[in-house]
Formats: sequence, structure tokens, C-alpha cells
Amino acid sequence: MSDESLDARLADVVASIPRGRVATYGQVAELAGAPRAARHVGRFLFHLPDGAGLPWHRVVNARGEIARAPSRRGSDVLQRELLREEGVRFDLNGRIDLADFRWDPGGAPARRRRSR
DNA sequence: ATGCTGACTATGT
DNA sequence: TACATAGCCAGCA
Repeated sequence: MSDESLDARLADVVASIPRGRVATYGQVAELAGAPRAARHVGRFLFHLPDGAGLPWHRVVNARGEIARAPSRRGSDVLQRELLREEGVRFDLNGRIDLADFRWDPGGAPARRRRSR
């Protein structure tokens, strides 16, 4: 198996992130079959075209913060706004509480916070 | 093949 | 809690 390239699997994983949830780079990498390739996830997203149709904004770093790219400057602002529209709440530090919004794949259907 | 880079993560101070 | 350093792995020159 794994005939497809890692990028193809990364795309599949990112596309699987449910709305209103976020996943860390390491998490996506692990699900794609490369537990230590968190950095590669960033590279993959960087190469990702605008019309890829992938929820790239749902991928954040392990601290629950939005990573910033040298060339994609401004994407961090857009990302934060998109997430906020999906119901993701940011704290005063501009960070996401991963304890509540981190995507739990395969497991339970992730109960929704009573933020409503 | 060898070496550098990087939208990262974990650990130490 | 924030900043600094080391380790990782896959892509690219």
C-alpha cells in the first residue's frame, strides 16, 4: 500500500479534519504515516495552491498557535478569521485551546463544547 | 550520493 | 510563561 506519495496522503488527512476542529502538524504527519515529518506538513501546505479545496487553515502548531510562512504572509490573519467563523475560540494570547478543539480522529465524534 | 533548509516538536534554562 | 537549543524527516540543489 502507500502507493501514493506522502503529499497525497497529507492532502487526504487535511481534508478529513472536521469543521470547527484543528489538528497539529505532528498530528497530521502521524495520520499520514510519517510521525516525525511535522515539518514536511508545513512544506506541503506551503506548496498548496489557493484553490486546492483543502482546509489548510485547520492545521496549527503544537502550541495551538497559527504558524506563519515567509511568503504567505497575511495567511495567518486569514486563517484565524476562518477558524473563528467555524466556532474555534481564541484566547487573549491569540491561541487555541487544543484541549477542547484538537481533532480526535477515529475516536469518539468529538463532543461539541457548550459554546454553541 | 552529500548537505542545507524548513507553515515542526520536545526539552532545558 | 517565554526564549534558546537539539532532534527529526522529507524534499531539493
